[in-house]
Amino acid sequence: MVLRVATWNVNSVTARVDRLVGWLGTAKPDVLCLQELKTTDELFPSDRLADLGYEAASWGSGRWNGVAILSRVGIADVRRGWDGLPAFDGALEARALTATCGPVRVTSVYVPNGREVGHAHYEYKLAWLDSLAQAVAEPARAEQPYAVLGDFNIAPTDADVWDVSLFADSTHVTLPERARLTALESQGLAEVHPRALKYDKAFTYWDYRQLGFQKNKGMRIDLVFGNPAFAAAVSDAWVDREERKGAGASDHAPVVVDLTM
DNA sequence: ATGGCCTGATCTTCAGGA
Repeated sequence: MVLRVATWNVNSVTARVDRLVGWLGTAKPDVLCLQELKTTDELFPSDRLADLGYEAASWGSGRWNGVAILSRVGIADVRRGWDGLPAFDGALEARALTATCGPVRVTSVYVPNGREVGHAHYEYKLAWLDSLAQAVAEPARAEQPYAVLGDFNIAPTDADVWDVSLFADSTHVTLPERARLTALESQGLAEVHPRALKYDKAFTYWDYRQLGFQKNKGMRIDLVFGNPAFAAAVSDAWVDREERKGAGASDHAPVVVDLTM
């Protein structure tokens, strides 16, 4: 069987619900991790997703953040965050949700942005990623296929931004951030590298401003890290840049991974 | 000319995004 797993930062599930429904109908993922819901669990559009055969678990908190997992192969053992999840300004944020969907276990993550190097939010981002590395230690070693996927707000290499010279001293490309991705690999996770469906870079984000998408001034910051059982099952992966086109698009495109198992 | 957008809430102005 082929199991299709995907991740997508929708930049408001409320504003994006029609596009989300349309994309589910054409891409037909079995499991979809969402980020930046920007709504509450009460207002999460569970009914419209149920009409399409998807069960959903969400952790929303209103205006900012929010993560969800959609599945049409069952959803169980849902967990919000993990022990030791850091808070920001004294509040735990809705940035990580884990669930078992059929044969796989997945964690949907929305890693803090960091705002500026040296900002308290940047230190929070690094601490948050340190706690993630601890949280994945056990599932990384498990027999069950496991992946952590979502918006990491980090470009793994200089080639993962359209022009690295514009990123001097800015977040998303710094050595401490990239070291946190290496730390995930040290725990036994391997990055799944998606194909680009156009051009040579598999960018996943393009700014709304300055015709970023049209000029392909993008970044690859939506990432997938799988344990050995997950990585061994990957038969294909790509960025669905078609979904970034047209009016009412999110500024991120979905990343799709096919598993043959 | 050194910008240009989008979202939801504090709601005609702002914070945050990356």
